[in-house]
Amino acid sequence: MAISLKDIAIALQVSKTTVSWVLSGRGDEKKISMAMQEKIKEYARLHDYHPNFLAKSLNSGETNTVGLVIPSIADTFYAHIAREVELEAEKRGYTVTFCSSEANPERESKMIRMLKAKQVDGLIIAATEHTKEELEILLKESYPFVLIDRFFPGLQTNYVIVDNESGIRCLTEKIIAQGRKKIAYITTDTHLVVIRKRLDGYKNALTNAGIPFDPSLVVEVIRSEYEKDIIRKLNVLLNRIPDVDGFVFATHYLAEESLRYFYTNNINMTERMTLGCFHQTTSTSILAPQMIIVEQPVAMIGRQSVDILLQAIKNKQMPVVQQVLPVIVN
Amino acid sequence: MAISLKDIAIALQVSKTTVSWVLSGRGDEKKISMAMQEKIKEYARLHDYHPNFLAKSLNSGETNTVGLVIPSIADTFYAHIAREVELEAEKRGYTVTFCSSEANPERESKMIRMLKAKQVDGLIIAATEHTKEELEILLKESYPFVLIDRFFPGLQTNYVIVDNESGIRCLTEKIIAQGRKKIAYITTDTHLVVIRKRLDGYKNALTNAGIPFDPSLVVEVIRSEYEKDIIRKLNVLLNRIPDVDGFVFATHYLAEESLRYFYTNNINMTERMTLGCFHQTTSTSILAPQMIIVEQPVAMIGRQSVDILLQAIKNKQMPVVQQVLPVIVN
DNA sequence: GTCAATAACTTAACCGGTTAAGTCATTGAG
DNA sequence: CTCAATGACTTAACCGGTTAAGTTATTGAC
Repeated sequence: MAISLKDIAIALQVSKTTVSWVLSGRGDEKKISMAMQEKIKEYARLHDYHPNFLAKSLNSGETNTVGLVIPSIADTFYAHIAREVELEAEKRGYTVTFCSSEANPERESKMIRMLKAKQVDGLIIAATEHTKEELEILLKESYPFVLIDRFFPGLQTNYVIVDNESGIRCLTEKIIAQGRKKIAYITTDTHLVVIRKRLDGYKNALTNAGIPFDPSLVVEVIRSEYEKDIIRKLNVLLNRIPDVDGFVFATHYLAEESLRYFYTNNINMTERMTLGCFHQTTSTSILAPQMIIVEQPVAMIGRQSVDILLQAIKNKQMPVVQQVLPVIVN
Repeated sequence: MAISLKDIAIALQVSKTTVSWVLSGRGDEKKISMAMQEKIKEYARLHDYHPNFLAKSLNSGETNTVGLVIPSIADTFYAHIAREVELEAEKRGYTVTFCSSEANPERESKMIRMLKAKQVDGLIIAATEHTKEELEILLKESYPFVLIDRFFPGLQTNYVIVDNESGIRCLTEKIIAQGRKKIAYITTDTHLVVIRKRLDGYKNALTNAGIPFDPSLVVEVIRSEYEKDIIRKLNVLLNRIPDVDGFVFATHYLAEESLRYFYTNNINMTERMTLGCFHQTTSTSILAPQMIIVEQPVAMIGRQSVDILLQAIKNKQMPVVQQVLPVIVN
């Protein structure tokens, strides 16, 4: 159905080269006569010719595509990141191919390999916990990639993350400033460095304020069944320490489910306690507008990661860029 | 960096053909000696050979990629659809390339053209209002595609949509069954057929119940600035008709912003009125668990659209498949 | 001992573009 | 009038695979 360059060449009895030059806008440069140029362009227009990017990519070695690997596109945070990445990439003439790892390391490896086979020019990856090996391979091959949201301290890779420690620290300090003393910390059982950093922020804020750290105020929710587990553990927490007066949520989905719990059980969040969360969603903004939020610069993360990646693509020897973006707490 | 089939052939002093046969698993069929097969596979393993999909696609004419064009990946509904599409496509051996049209018809056309240039095997499109022409071109070219969520009555295309009329009708009937009489209908100014169908559902429910349709209960929010506009218009509505006792929201984002408005202005939603919404989000499920929901079979939409698309890809002469999936109201 | 069948490969063309290196007729400077 | 420069193309190779159509050497049936 679709017409090829060769078809035009045959139809007009000229060489493929001439057609290629004219249709790629190098007709004048290559001194093709105006008459010939017009003839070719006219034929192309009439028969609705569009170059085949596969063929182009095959010999340029560039697909103008970047791969984005995230835990799940269904998660608002990553969906927003994806959007920013797409917008920025598009501005720079790139397309994005998304893959959701569903937080499964094998799936993630598979997706990375497949994206490489499809010859994407580079990768932006929000890695799961156990992908170190795959990333090491990428490094060895000097395949351009940028980590976002998470990073691995042992690996010299490009990354764009946010300042997790200071985010949660400032947030906790604000809660303390409101006179709260028994501040619970709700987190997950993932062993990502960034999640540990958040806990550090919480502890540091307490230390700075001279409040002793109480491990029983820390709730570690099982990630894989967080909706159910958080209910159990919040029940336990509120029974054991009924006078909790603050909550710090390490992630937005923990905040959402906690708010659901509070709302369902008629626990007045506004007066009894101060809430704080890393990252805001529509739900938390509606249901707990007073909640203190660590705002992640989502647009910046998207833009910067694309920017760094494209630089790395242009210059394979580029020294690693490691960006820790500031967060706004309010 | 990456090794090619040709490199292996040269290194082992054999023809590209032999290597190709062995590495694509047709060594036995093509009677290549075991010794040779082992030698080639060993070399490939050692040098970490992975076939270049561009080259494969170029002569097979198949990229095993489908394009997904949606208004915005940042919208939870489409993000969830995207996820289901990706999962189903992956099961069938396909990858998905997403593009957000940002509800801009020119952008959408551009994305469709670009996906075609990248030789995706087919498209799944949640079209914006004014894309009819681009779709007509696809039809003319018999390029495989499936519309989702929206469709165009004038075009004989594949589509997978849900039963919008009956969804809103049942929902409205349930609200009426709770004794509500002054039921507001909140919608947007888009002229999509599916949105009109929802209004029909509302009207039909009223008619069936013998309640006269009151146009002043219908609020048409300006889509492009809905966050602000909905506040203005809800204010007007509640002033003019203070005894409104029901709300039907045509879309989830309208419900979310309305709930924000109600919550901010301390309007008791539970006793004063019954709420109903087309599609649920995390926010609405937390903040208004009692709200009656038209549940869209998101997973089914994703799966069916992929299924139909792959069929259409295999058989270009396939008669159009038009699916109206049932919704569950509860 | 001959000849067809078969095992084990190779050659070359193709997919749809790009590009370095020709070719040939025309122009114009000396 | 000659020869180099230039205009206007063409040839052929290449990107990295696949595949139809050979090509040998060996086997074995008669």
